[in-house]
Amino acid sequence: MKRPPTAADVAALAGVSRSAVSRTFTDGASVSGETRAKVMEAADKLGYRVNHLARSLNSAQPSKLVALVVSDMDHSFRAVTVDLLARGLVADGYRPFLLPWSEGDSTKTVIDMMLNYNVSGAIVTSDTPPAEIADECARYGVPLVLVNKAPVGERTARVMQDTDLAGRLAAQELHDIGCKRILYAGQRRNSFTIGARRDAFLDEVETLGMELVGMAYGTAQNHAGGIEAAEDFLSQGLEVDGAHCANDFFALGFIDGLRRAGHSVPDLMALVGCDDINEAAWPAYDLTTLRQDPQALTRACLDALAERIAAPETTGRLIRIGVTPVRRGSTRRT
Amino acid sequence: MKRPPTAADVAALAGVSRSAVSRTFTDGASVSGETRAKVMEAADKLGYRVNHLARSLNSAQPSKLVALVVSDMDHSFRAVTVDLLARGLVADGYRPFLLPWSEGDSTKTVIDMMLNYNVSGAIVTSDTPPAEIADECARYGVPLVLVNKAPVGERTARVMQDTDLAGRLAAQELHDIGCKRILYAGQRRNSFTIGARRDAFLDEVETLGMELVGMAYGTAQNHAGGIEAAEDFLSQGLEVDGAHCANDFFALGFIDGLRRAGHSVPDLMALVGCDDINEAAWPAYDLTTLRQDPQALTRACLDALAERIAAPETTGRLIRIGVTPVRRGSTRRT
DNA sequence: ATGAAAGCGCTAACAG
DNA sequence: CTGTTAGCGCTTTCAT
Repeated sequence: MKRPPTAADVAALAGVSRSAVSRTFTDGASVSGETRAKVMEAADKLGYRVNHLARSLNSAQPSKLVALVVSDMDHSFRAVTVDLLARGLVADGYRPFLLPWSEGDSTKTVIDMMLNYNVSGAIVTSDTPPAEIADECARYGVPLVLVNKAPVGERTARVMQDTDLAGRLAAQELHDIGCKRILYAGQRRNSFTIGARRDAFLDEVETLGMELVGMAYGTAQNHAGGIEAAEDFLSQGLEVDGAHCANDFFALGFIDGLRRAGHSVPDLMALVGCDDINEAAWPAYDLTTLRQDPQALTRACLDALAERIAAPETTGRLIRIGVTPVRRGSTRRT
Repeated sequence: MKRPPTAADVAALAGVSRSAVSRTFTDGASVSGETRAKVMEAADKLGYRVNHLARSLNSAQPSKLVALVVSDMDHSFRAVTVDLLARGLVADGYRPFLLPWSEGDSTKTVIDMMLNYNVSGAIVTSDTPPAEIADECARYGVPLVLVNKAPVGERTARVMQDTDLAGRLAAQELHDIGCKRILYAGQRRNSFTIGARRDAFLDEVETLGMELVGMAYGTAQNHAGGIEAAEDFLSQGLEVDGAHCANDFFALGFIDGLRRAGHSVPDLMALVGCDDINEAAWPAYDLTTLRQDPQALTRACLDALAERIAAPETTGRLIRIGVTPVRRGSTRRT
């Protein structure tokens, strides 16, 4: 196993200078067609590739590395988002660096990695927001995009769901089919996006003249949490005809929890989730929900990142991603 | 926004040489406690971090970058695996580079990225195997680990499910509850792991004296494919009492497809999936399946990678990951 | 244990 | 358009 060929090797074989080689592989540099051809041939023969690590050492050229800080990858909506983000970054010429982070992890590791490899930017998408990460990024001037997270600092861009719209749409969907007595089900611990959506929902419920009959809680905003919330709801002996759940996973668990007790949706109550994960469309659930387009989310992140990188000193924008109702069986009039 | 501090800045502030700074941050270098203290203080004050890009330029130190080539991230089992792999790599001191690849993409992009950043290794986990990637890696001496893929070249390590065991266990689960007339349902197009599992299953069905009554097909090995297979099955008018599906997602779709036609599992037939994705345990499905431990898979990958990196010239191992049956409602005697 | 000096592979500013 | 020269930030001999 020999070490990879360098520009010098190529230059020697092609009978030109190192610079000629460098220029051949630099966009918009001036090389004659003849030299270029000679270089390309030699490069091809040797299997030469530009070493981007060395290239980015020249402070002019930025590193092209972008950190993708992610938690809760088991959440399929998150997985889809990460996949799209990675593809988008690659398409834009960046190299995504996957930095998993979960509650309890030291933020130091993540920060060190970003700084050690002087990334040209970072996208942070995790529910439980380690504010320190954002703080450090700001401190070291790393362009930062936060997804569905509370604002941190002046110069970070944020991309988030239009939670106000989503909350109100959820209420309207229920109102449209004649619901009057409403339940909200979610996780007990407050979460930024979900909390904002809940507040908008509750507000709109009142505005539309429906009655908020109660709340039901689960531990986490996942399937298990939904089951807990169903049990919580049933134990309260409330009478409701419509409900909104924190997100789709939670809603599916809620349905399963009700089902386990012999009830069914929409017979017992109409139900609206949020996100439109793949599973929501499965016949076993057929859940009405609010679609948040992962493509749009991704696009917004990439645009915001590009903007941050281009003008790191400016104040970061907040981009809101719209949602559209997807009507399915869980809100079908019976 | 000033450029990040360099070792020279730290050296100047601490009143020592650059080398002293370098040594302070190099494991196992000889520095006096006093110098180290001075350096650390200065570094801290300046917010200095070693630039790993520059470090790895010194060919002695390898780059620590590892490519994670992934397709089908929407598949939640894959997402979990990727998450674990990324965490494992980080824990082992590597930096995972996320390279999404999907059918139809040019392999050149992926290969270029790996080579441009001279990664110290790569883990490829995607169903549809771009053999070229493996070939190029071999050509350039990049240590490679393939997950659930056909062998490519002598020097690549492979980690895969013990498909023979899995196929036989699936058959045994059905046999144990008294099934006699068996159906296999999967995607039409052959896939490496799934095909091997199917063959073992069919073989064991025969060995155990059960009868293979028929096959049902769907386009892809996902939920939609399962629904198609259910329709395919129903249209054939077969009578069966037990079935095995290509994987869990497919099995859930199969259940939904049957359900849509008014049938239910296990009343119509007992059903065994494979993987044990989270959704398999949801009450709406309660699917008996074969658990493939993502932790074990991850561990094996990391070990294999370490081995590859340490001894790139040796012949790659094949590590088989065992499976364990998880019995749930879909194979409950009725 | 420490500093000086060389060099990793590359690009860019400079002459020609 | 081309070659020469000087660095990017770091580690590593080599003397001391």
